[in-house]
Amino acid sequence: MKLDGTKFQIKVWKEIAKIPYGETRTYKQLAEAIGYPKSYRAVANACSANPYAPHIPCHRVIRSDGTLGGYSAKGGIDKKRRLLKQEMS
DNA sequence: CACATGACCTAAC
DNA sequence: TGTTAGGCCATGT
Repeated sequence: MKLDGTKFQIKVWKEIAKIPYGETRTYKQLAEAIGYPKSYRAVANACSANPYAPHIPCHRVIRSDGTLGGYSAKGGIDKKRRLLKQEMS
């Protein structure tokens, strides 16, 4: 599959794609995983810019507090909540 | 190149 | 426990 975006975004998306079903990762963890521990802010941006949702499990990415944060894809934050609840069942 | 934006994070009140 | 303020970073205008 070919991801269309900047180098940074590609890395982020690829890392997100590695998240196993039913699991969640924080934006910070993701940032560290790709080698940009301080770019967690941009990581969140990359997710919002992800045009491959929900093909890319960006809904499994949450804040460090444990809150869901947000979801720009169709369905909004509610959709994100549902998907997670369903995957964790 | 300078400025504005956002699905963030931490500390302080 | 809820809100505010400052710092951080890639992107788009």
